[in-house]
Amino acid sequence: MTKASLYQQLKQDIRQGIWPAGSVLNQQKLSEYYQVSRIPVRDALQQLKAEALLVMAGKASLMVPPLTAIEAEELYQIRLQLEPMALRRAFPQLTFALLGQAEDLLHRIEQDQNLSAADRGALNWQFHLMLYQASQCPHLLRLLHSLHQQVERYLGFQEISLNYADTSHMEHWQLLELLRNQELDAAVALLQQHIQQAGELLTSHLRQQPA
Amino acid sequence: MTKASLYQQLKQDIRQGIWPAGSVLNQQKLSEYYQVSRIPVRDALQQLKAEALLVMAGKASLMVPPLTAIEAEELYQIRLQLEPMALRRAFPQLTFALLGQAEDLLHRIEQDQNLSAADRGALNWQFHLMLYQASQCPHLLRLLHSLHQQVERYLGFQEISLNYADTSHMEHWQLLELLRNQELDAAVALLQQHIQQAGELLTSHLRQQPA
DNA sequence: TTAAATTAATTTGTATACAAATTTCAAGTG
DNA sequence: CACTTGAAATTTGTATACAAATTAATTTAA
Repeated sequence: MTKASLYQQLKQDIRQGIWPAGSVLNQQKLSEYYQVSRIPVRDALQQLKAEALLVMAGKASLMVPPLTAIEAEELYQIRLQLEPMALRRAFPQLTFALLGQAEDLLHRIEQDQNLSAADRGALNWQFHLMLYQASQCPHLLRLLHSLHQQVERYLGFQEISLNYADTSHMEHWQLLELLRNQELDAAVALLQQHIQQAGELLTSHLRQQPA
Repeated sequence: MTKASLYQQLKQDIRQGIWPAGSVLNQQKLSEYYQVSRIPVRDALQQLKAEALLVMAGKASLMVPPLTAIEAEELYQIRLQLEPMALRRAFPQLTFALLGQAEDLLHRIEQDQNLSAADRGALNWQFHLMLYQASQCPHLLRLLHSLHQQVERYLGFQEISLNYADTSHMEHWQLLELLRNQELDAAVALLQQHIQQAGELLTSHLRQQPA
């Protein structure tokens, strides 16, 4: 367990619910669990705190943030502002090679039958990222990456992905088609609808079964 | 020099050019300079890295990011997307008390004659923040705070603030007036123009005298 | 019984020492 | 002279030990 991978591992374990929302993490517990000293644990915690994947609980202790409908809605609203911007700025630099790579990802999602909700979520994000990366906007990409990590914590609900997976996947194909035809405005409109729809599905689900 | 303040101090010292853009920071140098061991230095560096106030330079070393017109433009574009959203979401919760506090800040800017560019920048941001805070959007406010810290590094140029200070200040008063009159759309339009103008002034200056 | 205050327990923060990695620089090779 | 190669120097990463702070528990007083 090296330093960078401890950060990755801890992040993954938070996503996967090993350290559930609302739980308080302490350095000793984590250092025993991961079989390292507290120093690399501190480094990882510090980074996760700065990314808001952990929040202060009291004066000195860190907590896995609770999942709330209000915050989910906020995260999707922010995505709704930034992702269209990313797509617009990426568009002039989009190549057929890149669109082809994006298409490959969609094929992989279709072919791999038994994907976990997490795996499908990761591939979906890679698809979006493939398009946005052409924007060459380091800060925007960093923010979107961070937002996506936040959102990922909310996507453990099987019900949501089952309901939405097909619609979402189809929209990805449509998005690709519009971009191939250079119909940027239509692509952006579809993307906005895509994000809004996903956000509404999630928040309505959270309001029904809070956490 | 306690832990939290080391982070604050280091951040301030980066802003003020003690560790100039492009310079590589190493832990030992910093621990000697600030008279602490490397552990709290590491904590501060880790946090600053996560906020992109430091970036990797090579495999293991950290650098104060260079200032470029391209990145400045990107930062202002992101603000242009997010700040109107913050204002819109804040608007329903805005009170006369809050608007009054915002006004107090503008008065302070006028009255304090010999403010440094940095101080004026800080007060300007406090004014914006006063309005946005009513939005009650923790993630949005966190992102805006982070973006502002990025932008602050670019505002060391006296020429810019001297040119723009008056216009900017006047627009702040207009913004306040529009909000008092419940003219949200006009206020948002003014805010957008305000940000865009500031961004263009900065980037054009950077293109003339790169860094 | 509740609330405040004090003490004990736990937990975080920091320094030092050492291991592992990276970076630098000089020597060797084509 | 450019380009590898490899060792020396520097720098980062980690463990352990101890100090400082926070959190919890217990006592005391209203």
